[in-house]
Amino acid sequence: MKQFTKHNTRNSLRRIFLYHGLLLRLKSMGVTRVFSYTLAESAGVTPEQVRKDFSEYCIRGNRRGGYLTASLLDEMEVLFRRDRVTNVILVGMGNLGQALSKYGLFIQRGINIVATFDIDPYKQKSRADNQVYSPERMQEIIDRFHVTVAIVAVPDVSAQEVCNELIGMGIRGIVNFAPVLPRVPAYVVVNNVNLSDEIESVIWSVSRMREKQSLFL
Amino acid sequence: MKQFTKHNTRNSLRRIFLYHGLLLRLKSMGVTRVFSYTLAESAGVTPEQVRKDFSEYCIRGNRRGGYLTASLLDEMEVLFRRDRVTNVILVGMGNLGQALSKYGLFIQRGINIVATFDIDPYKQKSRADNQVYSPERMQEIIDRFHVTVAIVAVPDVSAQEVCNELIGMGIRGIVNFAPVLPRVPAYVVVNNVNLSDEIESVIWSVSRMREKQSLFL
DNA sequence: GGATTAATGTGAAACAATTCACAAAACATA
DNA sequence: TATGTTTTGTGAATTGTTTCACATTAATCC
Ligand SMILES: NC(=O)c1ccc[n+]([C@@H]2O[C@H](COP(=O)([O-])OP(=O)(O)OC[C@H]3O[C@@H](n4cnc5c(N)ncnc54)[C@H](O)[C@@H]3O)[C@@H](O)[C@H]2O)c1
Ligand SMILES: NC(=O)c1ccc[n+]([C@@H]2O[C@H](COP(=O)([O-])OP(=O)(O)OC[C@H]3O[C@@H](n4cnc5c(N)ncnc54)[C@H](O)[C@@H]3O)[C@@H](O)[C@H]2O)c1
Repeated sequence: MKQFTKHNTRNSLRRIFLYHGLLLRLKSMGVTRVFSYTLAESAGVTPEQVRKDFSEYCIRGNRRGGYLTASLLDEMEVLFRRDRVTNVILVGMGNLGQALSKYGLFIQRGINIVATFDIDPYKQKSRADNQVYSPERMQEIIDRFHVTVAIVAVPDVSAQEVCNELIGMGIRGIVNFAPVLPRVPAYVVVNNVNLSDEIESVIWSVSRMREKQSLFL
Repeated sequence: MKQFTKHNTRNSLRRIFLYHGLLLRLKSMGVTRVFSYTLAESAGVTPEQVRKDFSEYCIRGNRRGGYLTASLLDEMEVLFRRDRVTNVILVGMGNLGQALSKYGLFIQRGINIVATFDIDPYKQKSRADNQVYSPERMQEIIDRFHVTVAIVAVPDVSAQEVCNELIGMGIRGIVNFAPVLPRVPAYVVVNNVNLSDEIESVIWSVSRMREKQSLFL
């Protein structure tokens, strides 16, 4: 088991995933060799940052030669268990849940949505591409596919309850799209994604920028 | 125009939006008064952090009395131009675009999607609830509704091109869902949301946690 | 092979964010 | 009005992150 030298930070982890995505694209474009400044450029950070991040996860290149795209990807994928696909489940097949479940490129990133759930019987209709289960079958499916990560796309009022149930059934990681922060035990990882906030913060930054600008007119 | 005392940080801005969302919920639950520790609890941060954040944006409460939910919300909404609704457009009506366009609660957060666009003529069919325009009409609609912010939900290969066009038409803020970082001039704000990364980082944190745990077994 | 060049890798320095600690204010109570 | 209590607001200390500066390494070119 590889040991990381230092306490790896939340930020550097985020960026590692960013680099990974960029590398996949670069590879598909036929780029065989990258340099810290290549990645830095596409990722919008400094070259030092890229190297420091790699360093933190014990990923190393060739001095002078940069990094070979393919072997860098290999190394990252082994390191991050991306060498095999991870089964996840998705709870809440409303607007957002359906969009996520139809997204074809998750599998390229090693994310396999093995089953989706909804309490609404109307949504549980089975079509060839898209079987939506009743939550009653959740435990069975979690066990069968060794699922440890779930995506939660239910309304805010149900989110805490759904998270509690999932954790009781063995889920240890949750990506939560409801605009509440679920309370969970310390051994469970939660990532809250709030799309309204993402949009609002841009709106606000733009209006701030305009104000500042108007001072110079 | 209110001046902020210090260089406000990216993180504190994020949290301010988080607090705002939480406050809306608290208010709707009939809570009239909150304390820094109330918010801290729901936001998963320390009370000092909440107060520091407020302090940074010149939001103040009553010593001993905490904050009145309603007036705190008022203050935040005025401060963040949330007192009026902002018109935004949405480009790319695929899986994700459709989910976003159907989301009914954006308007509660002052986000009004005034028009959606797609190059696919099949998606441009007009239904009562959901008119999808051809990109040809973008300039006209941006001008008519004074739109400065756009949501981009097109495939990665089109994202840069779409961003360029939008900026040329006067857009100054972009929420980008494509897994690429568009290159934009300094006067344009971009917020990149990468849903694959969000899921992957949870998968990885869970697998790391399990490894660490297994050392103790 | 030695000099030159172009990259990485990383400790040290600078900067940023968070937590601590406590003074200042507001309210309640007598 | 004095006293005690509660909670805010914030400078100072701490902790975390990024940038800088340069030693180190590998390839290339006389
Ligand atoms: N759609 C968006 O663009 C968007 C934007 C911002 C935030 N969100 C948030 O994401 C979440 C999902 O959004 P949406 O638009 O898909 O909502 P939605 O109402 O369309 O879908 C929610 C689904 O969850 C199901 N559900 C409710 N309780 C459940 C339970 N206990 N177990 C299983 N399924 C349950 C419902 O039947 C419904 O199908 C919400 O919390 C919403 O606030 C969505
Ligand atoms: N759906 C998801 O859950 C999900 C998850 C992660 C990332 N993403 C990313 O979000 C983006 C959208 O995802 P999606 O699943 O909705 O994709 P999609 O392919 O379903 O939809 C993309 C839409 O954009 C339209 N389009 C293409 N070029 C255009 C242009 N120049 N102008 C206007 N419209 C154009 C297409 O006609 C299509 O309707 C993609 O970049 C995708 O990688 C989506």
